[in-house]
Amino acid sequence: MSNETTFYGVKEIARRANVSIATVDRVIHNRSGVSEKTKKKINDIIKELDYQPNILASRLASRKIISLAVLIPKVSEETDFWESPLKGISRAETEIKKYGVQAIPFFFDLNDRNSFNAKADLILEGNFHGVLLAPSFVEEAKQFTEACYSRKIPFTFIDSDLPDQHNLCYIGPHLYQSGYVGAKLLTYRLKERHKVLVINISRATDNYNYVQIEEGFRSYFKDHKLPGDIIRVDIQDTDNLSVSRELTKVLNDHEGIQAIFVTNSRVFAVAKFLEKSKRDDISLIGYDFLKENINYLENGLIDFLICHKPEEQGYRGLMSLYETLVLGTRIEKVQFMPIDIITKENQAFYMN
Amino acid sequence: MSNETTFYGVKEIARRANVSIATVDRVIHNRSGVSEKTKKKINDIIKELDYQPNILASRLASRKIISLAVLIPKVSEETDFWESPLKGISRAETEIKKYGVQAIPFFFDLNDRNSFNAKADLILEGNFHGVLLAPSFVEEAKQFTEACYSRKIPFTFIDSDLPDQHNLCYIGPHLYQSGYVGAKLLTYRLKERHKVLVINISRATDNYNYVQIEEGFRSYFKDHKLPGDIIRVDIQDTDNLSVSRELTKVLNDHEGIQAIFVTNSRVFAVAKFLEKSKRDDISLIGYDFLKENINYLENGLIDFLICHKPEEQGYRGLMSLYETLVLGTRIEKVQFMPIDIITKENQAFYMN
DNA sequence: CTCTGGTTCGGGTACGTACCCGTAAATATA
DNA sequence: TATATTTACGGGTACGTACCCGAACCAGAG
Repeated sequence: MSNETTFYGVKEIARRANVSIATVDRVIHNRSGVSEKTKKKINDIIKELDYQPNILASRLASRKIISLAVLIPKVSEETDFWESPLKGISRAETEIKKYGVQAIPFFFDLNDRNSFNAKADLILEGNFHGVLLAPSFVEEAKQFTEACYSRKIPFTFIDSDLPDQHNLCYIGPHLYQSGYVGAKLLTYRLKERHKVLVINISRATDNYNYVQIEEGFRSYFKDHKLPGDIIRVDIQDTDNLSVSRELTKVLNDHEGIQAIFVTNSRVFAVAKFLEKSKRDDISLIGYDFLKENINYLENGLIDFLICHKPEEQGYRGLMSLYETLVLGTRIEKVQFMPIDIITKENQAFYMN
Repeated sequence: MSNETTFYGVKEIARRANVSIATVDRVIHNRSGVSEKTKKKINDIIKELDYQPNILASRLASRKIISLAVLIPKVSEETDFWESPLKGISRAETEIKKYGVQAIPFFFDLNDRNSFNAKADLILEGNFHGVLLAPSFVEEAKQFTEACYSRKIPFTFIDSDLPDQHNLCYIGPHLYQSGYVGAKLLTYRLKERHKVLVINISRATDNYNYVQIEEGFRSYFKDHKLPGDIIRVDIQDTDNLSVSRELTKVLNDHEGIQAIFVTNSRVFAVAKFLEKSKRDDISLIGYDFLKENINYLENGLIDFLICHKPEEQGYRGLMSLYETLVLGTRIEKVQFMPIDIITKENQAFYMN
């Protein structure tokens, strides 16, 4: 701490190179109008002095505003999960607004691929300096980010990753391992043979997220050679009635189910069903720190929630663009969020 | 997001008040030399415009360096827990160094109250603008912080709290609830009557932290009316041999112990003992994300670790002083850290 | 030779705030 | 009334960088 190094500025560079400040400035921002010779001379001095621009002065002098676009699902009745990332994004924005950065949100419908495309086109027209997006629709997102790449607009993924793209970074969970943790918790107190149920409640059953999670979940059983059955159910209609109907059926068909794992935040729907049908003998685990889920955690119907810090994802996502565009910092390309375990007892202190 | 509000500066205030910028400046920093009348006029305008000073310009123009003192235990052979807060503090420092803030660390010995006093005196002589400290010794810390208070030096507590002091804020765990969570995890798969062991490994057995944790731990059993025994052992000598001797004795005296709860980070010492004596039938829970603990988590001897984000504590602690002294932000007086649950499966992604 | 156009560069002002220095007015002191 | 002291305020410069505006210079065309 407090290593006393003197900071040199453009003035010193100009002095040493026998040129004006303006010329140094031109080199730093590689604008035109500088001969190769002086350019080299100045660059050498910059390296020698390990010049670090003063962001304060830089942002103060530059009156231009940096605009960042945010492309995420809208908060629907279906799930208010996306409230959290948005909150984090807002927090980041207020923090960097004073440096002349603004963020413009674009919301798409998770049940409508076209809405994604429409908003993406709007962003491309908008001449933004950077983009933060949730690549929920794989093909559409790839197309969009390729357009960004060719326009040299940096972009960051949150919530789920698209490997091998030209993204600045990915900030989100390691989904496979998250499912793995879910399996561990689910089986932690199951003694002999188990009989567990995996439920996917979503219109889009082919969603990349769920596939990854379930893979991790099943791997745990394989790795630990746990004997027993894993039953699997897809529920495409997300209303309470449909969920109730499907669950009744499944629990009738398969007797002796001891535990249920829900692959997303709609675990509260299952909790509601278990509450009504008075099945408090079944352990229940699901995702995300939503109010409804917390309620069922409180009254014991949900045993554990797993959460990946959605607010932090939004915050960091926007900051990653700020750090790149304004500060010029190097960013870690993959930043996995922790796989947080939430129980009735520690939920009051959770940081989303 | 992006609510377009025009920012007004001192210049505009000066214009409206029919005074010079210098006078406005005097009012803002309530320096002397302004008549009550103009002072009021300017203050009214400041309120009306909801004036927010431009930190960039402010820190740029002010060449004075703000010095913060950090008073925490030194990293000893006994425990390298304090590495993490220090890391967080360093991270915060590099982040705010560009705004002319520096942090000077002072380390005391957890086994020597006098070393705390000595360093505290050094800090008082040093004319610092703010102090971040871990009040490990209650009486000594009270005396020190009172001196800070009378000198109007703001100070923040981390790791443990001293209620009713004039501290800026406390950033750390809710110890009672943390013990409560420990009990939950410990008993989660114990079916019938339990027989559990609580171990406190530390020279200072009267430490405020441990007392609080144990209280929470025991409350869980009371609240859930769990039948069974809680055995308690104090181990004052922290070397492996002593730990081994004490544990052998206790496990002989009390047969059928199913689980052990260690109230601090020295749980690895217990794990080592269990490993040697091949007692993998006993569940083990303890504190903190230390390398040694993680190793035992990996090979299954430790079931859960509880952790309170020590690095984050250090980071936030220093930032709280920065936010107060530089930004003039209001700070939450009590900021509880989450009670994180770490297992073999999610440890790779934990954020300390 | 002059004229044009491009290249290369420096002077100077601005960003919003901090603070030194000087001065006019008000008040106290002789 | 003359002088000293205090009070209240304004002018102006500096912080480090961005960028506009023009100037000097050079090459080639006429």
